[in-house]
Amino acid sequence: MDAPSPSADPSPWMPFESRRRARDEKREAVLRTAVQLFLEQGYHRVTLNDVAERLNITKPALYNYFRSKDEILFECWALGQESVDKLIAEINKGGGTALAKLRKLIHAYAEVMTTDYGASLVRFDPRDLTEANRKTVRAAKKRIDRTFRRYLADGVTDGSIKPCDPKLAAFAIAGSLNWIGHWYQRDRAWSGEAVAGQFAVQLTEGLAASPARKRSPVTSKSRPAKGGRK
Amino acid sequence: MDAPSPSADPSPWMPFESRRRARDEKREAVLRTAVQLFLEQGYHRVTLNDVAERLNITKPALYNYFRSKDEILFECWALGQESVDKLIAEINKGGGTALAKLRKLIHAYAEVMTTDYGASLVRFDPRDLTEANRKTVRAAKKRIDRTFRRYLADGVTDGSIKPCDPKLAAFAIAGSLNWIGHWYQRDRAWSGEAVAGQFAVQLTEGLAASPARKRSPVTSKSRPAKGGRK
Amino acid sequence: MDAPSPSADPSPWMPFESRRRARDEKREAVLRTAVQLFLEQGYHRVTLNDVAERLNITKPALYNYFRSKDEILFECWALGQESVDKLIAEINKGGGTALAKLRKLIHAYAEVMTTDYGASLVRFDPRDLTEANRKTVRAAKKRIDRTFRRYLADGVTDGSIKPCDPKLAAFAIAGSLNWIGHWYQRDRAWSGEAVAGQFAVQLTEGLAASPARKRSPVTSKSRPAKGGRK
Amino acid sequence: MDAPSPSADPSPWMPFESRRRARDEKREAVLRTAVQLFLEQGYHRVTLNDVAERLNITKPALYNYFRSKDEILFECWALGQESVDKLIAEINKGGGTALAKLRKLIHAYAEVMTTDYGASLVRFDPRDLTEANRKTVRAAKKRIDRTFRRYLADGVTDGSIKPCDPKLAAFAIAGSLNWIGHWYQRDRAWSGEAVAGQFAVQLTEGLAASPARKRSPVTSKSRPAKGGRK
DNA sequence: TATGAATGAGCATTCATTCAT
DNA sequence: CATGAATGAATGCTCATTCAT
Repeated sequence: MDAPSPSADPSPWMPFESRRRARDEKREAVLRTAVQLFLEQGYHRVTLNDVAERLNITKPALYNYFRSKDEILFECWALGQESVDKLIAEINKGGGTALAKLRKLIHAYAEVMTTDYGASLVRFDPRDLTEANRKTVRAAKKRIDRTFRRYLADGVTDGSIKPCDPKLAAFAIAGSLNWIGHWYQRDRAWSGEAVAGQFAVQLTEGLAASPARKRSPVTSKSRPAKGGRK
Repeated sequence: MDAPSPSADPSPWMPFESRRRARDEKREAVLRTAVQLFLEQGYHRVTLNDVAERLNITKPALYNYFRSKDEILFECWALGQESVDKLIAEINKGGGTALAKLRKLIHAYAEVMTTDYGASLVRFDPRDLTEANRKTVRAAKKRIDRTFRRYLADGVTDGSIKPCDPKLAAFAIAGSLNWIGHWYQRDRAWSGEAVAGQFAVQLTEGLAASPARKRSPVTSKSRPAKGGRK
Repeated sequence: MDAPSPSADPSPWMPFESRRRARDEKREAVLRTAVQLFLEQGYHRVTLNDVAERLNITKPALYNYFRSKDEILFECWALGQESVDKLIAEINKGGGTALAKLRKLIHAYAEVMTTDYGASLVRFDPRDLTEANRKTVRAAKKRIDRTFRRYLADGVTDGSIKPCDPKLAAFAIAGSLNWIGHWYQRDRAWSGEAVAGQFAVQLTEGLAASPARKRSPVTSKSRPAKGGRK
Repeated sequence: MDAPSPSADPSPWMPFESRRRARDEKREAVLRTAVQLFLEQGYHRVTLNDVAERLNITKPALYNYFRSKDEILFECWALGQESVDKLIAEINKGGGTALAKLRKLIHAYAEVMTTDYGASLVRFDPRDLTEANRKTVRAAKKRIDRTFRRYLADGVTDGSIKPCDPKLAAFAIAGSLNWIGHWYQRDRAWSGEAVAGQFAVQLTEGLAASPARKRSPVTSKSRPAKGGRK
């Protein structure tokens, strides 16, 4: 790793490939440390010295991997966003009613929110980014929002969801989920999976169009064996 | 309410204007300006100069009314909290089932969230405050949280609300509501009242114990042993 | 009531008290308070607010009596200097050998040093004054210094004092005396008079021209009229 | 010694000069500059900018070597104190009568007082330091004071010094010496060594117990019951 | 005479960023 | 690659002083 141990320092001229890998690993280590500190103390209260110190390197060394503090912030955010994008893509690929998809989305999104990178999606302030990156963030947020709204609208159309205002409903659901990123850090009474399961049920309970459906497909899906507290 | 338009919100220091207003009015004017700027740009990006400039005074003049920047922040927060405390007190005084109370709480709280001071309750970072004030904030947040949970637990007891984990349900509801403070600023498609009305319905839709339904599929899943108030 | 001894040093602005006192009395009260604070905390750490507060008035009110903070400082100094000037004049008017005069000077000067205004002569920094006042201070210091040197030189001439470098001897004596202004505040084991008596003896012990004289006529003469121990 | 002339005291940051000097040298250079400025103009009138400017660096660069302005002040003081501690240790190690030791102490101490760091011992105001450092200063001052008193008391015991109140005598001697720190800066008519020599003689002239004299007129006057240490 | 309010000037300190080594 | 050193820009806060009332 980045430890200065002499034995771990075989040759300054490692093969190109492994050097690149080492570099990426260090980049990740920086992000891991940074995201933790940013969440713990808040972006503005964390100095690059704090980050460097925790990594046993010096401040300017960080500039080998990132061009600026806000780029670090952005990359943290990007890692979280990546998870969300992947998860949306996956759900979109899959089948099921709009309600089923929504449940999956809620479940997966909630779980992301219990991770550091996930929390950074809602805990970081885009105004700390450059205009360019801020635009990227805005676009991504819009994407997520549209996904929620689409599922809701589709659900109303395909009859799996009771008529409602998709925009407001999306806000309500997203709000519940995003809020996880704020309270989960300090209150780890449940596993991320458990929270996700609960929210998937709870947030869609009021949405399901009752008359048409007897069985709830999600119930059987919510992996009770895995993260459940038994 | 506090319209963002500067012309609609004249500073008591408007040059060549009556400077005779009461001290408290000026204090309030500072807070009004500060809360707007803090929400617009974020506490750390707003300098006291920015605040002063918008009020047509100079930076040190602010120190006639507040002892420090973080005290301004705290007072903004306190005004929002005051609204919430009042609203909770009122609802507690009134009657009705726990579900009815919860609906009222959601409605009123949602509406507060659409105001500047209300939004500051969830948009400001308590870590920017002194330890003493931070403690006050923490206590207040706890108070709100407990109120939500109590209504939920009481509802389960009095039969107006379906069995659920009050803690998680409270998080879900509070999340939806708190999130309003984040998106409402930029998206004023609805009036605060309209949002409140919608949320009051939507967030309780899934909670109401429908007398028709005897078995609740969720019940078996909601860990009755863990977080339940018994 | 933050005043150390309100009854002993009553402010002429004591609320609900007669506010009709003469202007000069108030001026003096300001100086009395100021000199205490300046000595206690140091000129730069004392704000005019501190001074005003202790007098139960407001900061700008001070400007009715003084034009600036450094003028207050200067006036404090001036009061001390006045004492010294008077005392020198008196001694000069009197008779006796140079050694006798020197003893009188030491005695009187030492006693002044144990007072607040006296201490301000050596505890205040002339660089805090305006150039004009600083010049006055410099002149006065020179005057004092010359007096010491003259007595010493005269003593060498008239045979009452052993040959010595008057300049250095003056520095030595003045140093001992001035230093009183630094330690006496905190260490009031002796009365000012007692200190003065001791120093008058001690500082001249090594100076008296021993061979010519068996008994020291000054000893019995030392201040028969003034601060005598009776 | 440390001449004020800039050419005689080159900054390690002299532009286009060797910047290779060791960190400690730079630290010292800061202190050298700072102590001069502090003595010249007074601590409160010297800004860190002034210090930095004279060193051809910028203000924040100072923070590479010191954590705060008052730390610089303290380190200046500490260097002076170090000299004094060393000198006391040396004298304590040596032999001789108490009077001889006292003379050595006076001589050495006087010489220290003619240096910048020495003068800072008596010209700087401990109230400008943090509480922790202030405590250190107080302790050191006490140490010096006790040394003077001890030599005096021992001298009285071993017969080398005439009976006297050690506390007051110590004050008188220390006052003369400390005062050097105030006047020597501006009046360099003598070398430090010359001053020291003169003072060593002058200040002990009156103390030596002349074997010829049996009765000491002072004895009856010096209240042996009051301040005496035994 | 006294004051509340305001201000201008100043200062220590922080920190992201750069650069020579 | 890594670092020690340096910096520019910024910012919160203080305080003597002024002024309208």
